[in-house]
Amino acid sequence: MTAPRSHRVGDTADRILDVAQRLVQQRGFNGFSYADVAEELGISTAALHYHFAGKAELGEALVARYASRFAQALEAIAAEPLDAPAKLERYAGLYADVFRDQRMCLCGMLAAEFQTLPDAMREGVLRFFDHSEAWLRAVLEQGVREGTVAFDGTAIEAARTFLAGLEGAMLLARPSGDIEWLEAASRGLLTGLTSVS
Amino acid sequence: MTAPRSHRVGDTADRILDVAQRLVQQRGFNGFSYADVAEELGISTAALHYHFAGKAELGEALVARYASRFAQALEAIAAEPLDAPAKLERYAGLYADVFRDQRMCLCGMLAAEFQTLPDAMREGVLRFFDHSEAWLRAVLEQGVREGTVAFDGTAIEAARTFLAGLEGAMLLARPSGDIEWLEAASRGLLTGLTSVS
DNA sequence: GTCTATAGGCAGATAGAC
DNA sequence: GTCTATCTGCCTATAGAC
Repeated sequence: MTAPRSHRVGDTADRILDVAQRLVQQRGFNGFSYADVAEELGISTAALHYHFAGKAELGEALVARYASRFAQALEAIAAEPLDAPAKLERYAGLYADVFRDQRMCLCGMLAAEFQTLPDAMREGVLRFFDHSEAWLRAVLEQGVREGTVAFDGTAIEAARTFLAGLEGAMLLARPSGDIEWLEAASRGLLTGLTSVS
Repeated sequence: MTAPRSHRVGDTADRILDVAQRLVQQRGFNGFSYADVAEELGISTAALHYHFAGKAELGEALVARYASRFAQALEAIAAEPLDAPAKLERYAGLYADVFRDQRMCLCGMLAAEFQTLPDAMREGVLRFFDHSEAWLRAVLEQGVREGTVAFDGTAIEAARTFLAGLEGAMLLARPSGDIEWLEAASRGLLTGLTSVS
């Protein structure tokens, strides 16, 4: 049901989002400009303003698209017949994929700049993390039922600890660029949730 | 041996660093300007340039002072007759103190913006995390000897997991401003290192 | 040490032609 | 949809007086 586009993969708005997303993930929302995006695409900044009224609207669209794609990936994992530890590993794998592209999680980056963001972007970032927490909590509760996962405190607290651990590992591993750094942290977080069995 | 200063606590350079540090911790290095600092202190931006040649030099000084103070705090904890879990709790308490001021760890914030930082700042940030890792590794090794701590993999990996978990928890808890969020994550990380006993 | 004044550049954004 | 041209404002930084 997607409209056919014989002449190019992705229209201009999509390509703007692609470039802007990479720049935000690598440099932050306050670390890139319309001129950066325009130059890379070989168009003018005025053309960008045609597709996105301002930087705030572009930012909103970035968060919305990122959250939507991430939610899709989580649904796909949830649908597979895996035990909880395997699902958590898959979840951590999503982060490793982003890291291999030498990027930070878009919303992790925006969390750092939270105080400087337009309201609509803030709300999108909060929704992203709420959704991730809810998904992880459900998986952890599955693990408790299966007997494959154990933790002190509530499932939502354990979900947040796991999520925070992954975001923090991306943050700290990126300067060194060492994927093994991130994967070791993923294993450590998982071990903390499973070694009690 | 500190020079006496009857007329004021902290000279101008110190007060510039105080304001700039808070702004970086709350808004990021790319999210504040010389004008912000000058206005808050009631001086001109030209006066700032007298004390710090440019924003890069100010940034360097910020990282150096922060790392020095943090190292002092770690030495104080190391000197106390505590078991490893208690030292880790104290370490986590340092992060809670920063968070209560509604700030991010300075170097955690700078890690997000790493790709946009001047070289000298990058090196300072890397040294900060290397030092933290080394300190945590030593505490974890103490814990293994005591039998109070256990983990899979190497001590340096466990140290990184713990550090990343705290930085990530600060990052994600700050939008909501909920200190309990951070403290729950601290407990969760500690439990992951001690529940195996 | 701090000021006023200002340079020079880049930011986000708009008008209007094509 | 994309362009050129331009606006306004903010940024870092400097010159030179006091």
